[in-house]
Amino acid sequence: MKETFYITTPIYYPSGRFHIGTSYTTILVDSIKRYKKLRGYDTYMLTGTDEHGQKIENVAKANNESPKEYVDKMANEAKKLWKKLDIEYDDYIQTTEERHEKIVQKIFEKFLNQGDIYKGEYEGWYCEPCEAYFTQTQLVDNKCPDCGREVKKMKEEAYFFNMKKYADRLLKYYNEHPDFIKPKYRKDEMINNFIKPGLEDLCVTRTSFDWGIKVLSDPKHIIYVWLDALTNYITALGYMSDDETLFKKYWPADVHVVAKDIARFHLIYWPIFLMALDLPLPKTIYVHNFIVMKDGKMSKSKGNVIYPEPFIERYGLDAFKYSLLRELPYSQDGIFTPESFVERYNFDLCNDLSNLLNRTISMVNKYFDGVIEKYIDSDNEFTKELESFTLNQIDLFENKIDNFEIANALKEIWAIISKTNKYIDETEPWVLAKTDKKEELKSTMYHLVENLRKIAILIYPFMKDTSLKIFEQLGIKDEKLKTWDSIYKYNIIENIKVIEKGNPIFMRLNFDEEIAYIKSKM
RNA sequence: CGCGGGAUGGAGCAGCUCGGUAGCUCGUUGGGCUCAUAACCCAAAGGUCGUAGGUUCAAAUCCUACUCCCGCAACCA
Repeated sequence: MKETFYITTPIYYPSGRFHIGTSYTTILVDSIKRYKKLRGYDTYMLTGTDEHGQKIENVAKANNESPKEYVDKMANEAKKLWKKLDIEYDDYIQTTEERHEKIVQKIFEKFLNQGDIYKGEYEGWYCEPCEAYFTQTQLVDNKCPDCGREVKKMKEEAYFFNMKKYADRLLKYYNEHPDFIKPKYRKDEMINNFIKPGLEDLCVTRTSFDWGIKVLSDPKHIIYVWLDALTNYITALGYMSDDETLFKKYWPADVHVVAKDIARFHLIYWPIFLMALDLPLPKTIYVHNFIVMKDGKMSKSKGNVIYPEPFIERYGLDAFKYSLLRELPYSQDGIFTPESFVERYNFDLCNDLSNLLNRTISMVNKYFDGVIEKYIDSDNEFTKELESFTLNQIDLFENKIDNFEIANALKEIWAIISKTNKYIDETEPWVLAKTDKKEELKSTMYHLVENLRKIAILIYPFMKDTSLKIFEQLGIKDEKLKTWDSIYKYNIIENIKVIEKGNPIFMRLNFDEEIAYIKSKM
């Protein structure tokens, strides 16, 4: 039986239009999933929307819709966007679906019965017009951060989850499972900020609004955000339902990917909930950072929010995906600017990748009527070095991606592309042609085609269309030449004929024109 | 003493775990090549690696103090 690989995005909160940040997370997850699938895993990817809460209730009201109408509409928007981004998710969960709500209620009762949840009083700063509570630190000048009006200190009856009880177990788990949290420094952040000073119990219900899942045994309370939202990762698999097949097959998750703003909830509360349910914990939670603009965090007031659609429409999906995945470093925020996008497009995609394919196709046609016969043993030192360099890069790539360092993994691929471009200058095919060194020339052509084949396999999880175009132009039809296993071999191409005249897969952009265009869309 | 991250040639970053001639992409300058898209390849200029101390034969890398920037600071996706 195949090894399984279960990967999730967070469920997004649909209080507004989906921007580039959520797209990034989803593209990242989709890419990792495709990579694992290519490596032979039985993969399962979950995404969805977190649809309860005060904010949704308010936004729906402002739109003259019922909350359910509103969230269904937004879920559709998300699905449309994921389709545009060619996201291959296996399930989409909405927290307003019955399959989720029923189980959350059951889980709540279970926690209540086993004494993990107790009734207490919630106290906070309440803004009457917004009908929402805020903490002291959220307040701006002691006023409501949303509307700027006065807030009142209010108390209400509420249920709490006893986090303290699990703090030691969590800490122990962290220490015994070094791969549980990536990057590692997030773990220290959690320990120093929250666990060491003493975990506070988490308020898990509210009575101040209606849009949420009712507590079965006390229906004037609704279950508040995190207990509702986080459990989606297991309710979607049918946990506690009549059919637990998927749950048994895929849980525990191999990786939850989340952005840093919700790290705490995933790194502390979620593991504790799972401990309380006596379930195994996910193997890894990967916390990525933000895409920021040159002038700081994206925000509507700054007018620097970027949406994915204009990029996909004008430049194609693969270019957009490449630039996002490439731009965000492993443990830092990544700066995304129109300039950096166009530069990546021109340098990495046109000059390096597309041009390598183009010049290779052209030479194979010119020198051998487009035919590559078979591998020729060559003792050319440049050829030997190309082979060993490439195989080593593949190894580096695999290590990086297994550690979720996508940007670095892409860099390893591009190092192969550069090396292959350099190989052409080193072997000087035009000289070989003039001096009638046919065998040497054949060997060079073979290696160019072969390296492009490897490159096409490597980029397949991230840039499917581009990968397929490369195979097509190279005339590689045999599926066996497109598998990951075939990537380590250097002598398996036989008798292929490249396309006679290949169109460049990426064309250079005019820098100033495109910068102006992108800015007009922001 | 709240916590974490960052400070490296004009720009953006890697290197720091396990000290030993400072690396990558882009830009600039000069050259090469002609298979290709004013592309590709080579070379040069440009950095006392935030500041001040310390450890060491040797520090961007370890230790101490400090400065500046960014984010988080508990129920906020």
